[in-house]
Amino acid sequence: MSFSIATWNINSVRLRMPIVERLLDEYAPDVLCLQETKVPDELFPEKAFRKVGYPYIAFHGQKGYHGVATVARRPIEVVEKRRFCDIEDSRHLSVTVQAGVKTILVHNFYVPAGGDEPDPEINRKFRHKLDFVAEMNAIRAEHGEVSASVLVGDLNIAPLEHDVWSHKQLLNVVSHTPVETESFEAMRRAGGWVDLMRHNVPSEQKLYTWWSYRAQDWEASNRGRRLDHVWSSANLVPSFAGYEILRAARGWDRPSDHVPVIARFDLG
DNA sequence: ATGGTAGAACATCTA
Repeated sequence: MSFSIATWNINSVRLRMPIVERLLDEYAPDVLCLQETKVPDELFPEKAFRKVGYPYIAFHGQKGYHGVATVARRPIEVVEKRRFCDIEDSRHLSVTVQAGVKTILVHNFYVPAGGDEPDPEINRKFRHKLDFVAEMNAIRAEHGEVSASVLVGDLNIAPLEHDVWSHKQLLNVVSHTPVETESFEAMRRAGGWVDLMRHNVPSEQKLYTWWSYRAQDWEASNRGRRLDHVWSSANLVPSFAGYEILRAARGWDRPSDHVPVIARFDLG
């Protein structure tokens, strides 16, 4: 059987419902993980999701900022809403879903952006980001005969040279500084996670999932970064059937600055 | 080196 999962930072789920519905209608992922929902749980637009065939909904939101939600066409069970760095921010949600013979544990993350100044001594937001990534070392790619793990989300770090439009020009820009990219890759490997978007993609190929709102013409300047990620436990790699970065969604009406990434698996 | 946009919520914070 086929299983697909999408991740998308939508920068306000309520404002973005029209294009979220477009994604679900055109691509029909089994599971959609959203970040920056910017809505408290009691105001989450559950009805709109139910109406378009996504009645299974889990959220971890708060007023105004951050917030993650995972919606699905088939049942999901909430496992955890983990708190990081002893701060009440809503930045994590894990659920399980059945896919073929396997139970998949799906982590949905929204890692702190980290502010502008890449010095943890001066900028508490950057300190928070580094601490958050360090704490993510505890999130392991649990797997067994009939279980596997997936970790998706806006991780706000572009780890490789060609995950940004200019490696040299972004070395001192938050999201691509060596202290971030090195601890990020170390954390990923320590957890046993496979970076599926780079699996079978040459390291010199540019990959972006985010284009700033501040560009006059995002498409012409194309100064993108790969901030959104899809990771899995190693035992899912043989079932991995490819993925798509929906670049066109950056040009949809009232877009998010991030685009969806959809990964597919063929599971027995 | 600077400033540019977007959203929540209604002054600023966050990104």
